Amino acid sequence: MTTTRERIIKASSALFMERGYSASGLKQISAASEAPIGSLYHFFPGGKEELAAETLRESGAAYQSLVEAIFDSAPDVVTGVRDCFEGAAATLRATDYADACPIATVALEVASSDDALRAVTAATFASWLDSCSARLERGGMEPSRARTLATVLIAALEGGFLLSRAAKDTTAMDEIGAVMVELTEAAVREAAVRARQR
Amino acid sequence: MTTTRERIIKASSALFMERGYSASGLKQISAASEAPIGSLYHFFPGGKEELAAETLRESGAAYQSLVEAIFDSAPDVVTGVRDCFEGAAATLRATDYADACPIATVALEVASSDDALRAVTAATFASWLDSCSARLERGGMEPSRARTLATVLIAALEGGFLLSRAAKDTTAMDEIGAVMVELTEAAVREAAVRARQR
DNA sequence: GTCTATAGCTTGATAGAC
DNA sequence: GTCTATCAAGCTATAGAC
Repeated sequence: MTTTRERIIKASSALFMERGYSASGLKQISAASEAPIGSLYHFFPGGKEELAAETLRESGAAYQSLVEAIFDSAPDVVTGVRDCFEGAAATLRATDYADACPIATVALEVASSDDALRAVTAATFASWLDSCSARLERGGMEPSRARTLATVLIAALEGGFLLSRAAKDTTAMDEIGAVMVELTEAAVREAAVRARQR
Repeated sequence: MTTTRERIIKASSALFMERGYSASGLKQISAASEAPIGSLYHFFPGGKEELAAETLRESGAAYQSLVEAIFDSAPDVVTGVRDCFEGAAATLRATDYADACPIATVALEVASSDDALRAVTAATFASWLDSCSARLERGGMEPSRARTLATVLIAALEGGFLLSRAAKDTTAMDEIGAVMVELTEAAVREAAVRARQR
């Protein structure tokens, strides 16, 4: 059973992903979630900004869980990276390029104009970075190397979403994913050499 | 001497970069450019969408020229890549994280909701890709390899803008730039080996 | 070409019945 | 908690004087 609150978050997440923060009106969110405006203000007394903050937090965490599930069901980190990029490309194609990063559009919109929401996006990206970094370390990489590679992987995924959505074509995401797989392979090899020397 | 039209484009470019398309009202653009609303509709009879299309085209081309100038004044492609990422990070810090990619925010906003503007962003990214790819080929890379690396470099730069603006910290851009330099070095080495074998 | 006034609509937010 | 009616303010766009 889905609560009214859940429907509101889900609807605003979908709209934020598709058109961003400013273009998503509360009336549209109300209509899409089949919840009256009053309920919206009941659950989020702080209005649009509070709703957005909560949506960013929850959809960011949900996306992290999704990617972790894909990554963790792979036999090794290289396969995990490949599966994540291939999954992102497949999802783009399957949803007519609507289903991408749940927070990137809003993050760019608010970065210079709404510091409270900017901080929420920063915290979400930091959490993704920790999660990705920890998984690369499990693959044998040194912590600082894992962190740098994780930063590159997330940036590349975001850049891939941007280029592929603009082009309505996943060629960019496909090529970026292939290079990220190579990069991860090289880091794993390097880690193995280090381990042998120890 | 700057024309009214130029001032309008410049003002809307700055606002689009900072807050995106939907949050930038024509009144704000009018005020920032010190041009009355009437002039706005005189130069762009198609209204906000036409102004946005022209702004994306011109600011996208200007940014391409800027990056080309940095890249072309470097002694080799590896240094060129390094200079571009370091320049992007320095500009972010110098402008309090406002001056980043002139089209990315709008590109994400309109990707699923305004096909005319989406096509303009796609064409701009395609032009950047051609420009970057041609320069990597000059460094000796095979065309298909150059194209893939160019795609990764642009995506990484965009991802770096996103993460660094959200964090108000260029650590992400710095680390991403360093990895892109390594990646370019490897591609140059590979190209040199290929050339020797020929 | 420049500028002002305003129409017509949509927005975020609130009040109050139920 | 749910829902509707409504407000003030903002928006894009247009008309028309100069």
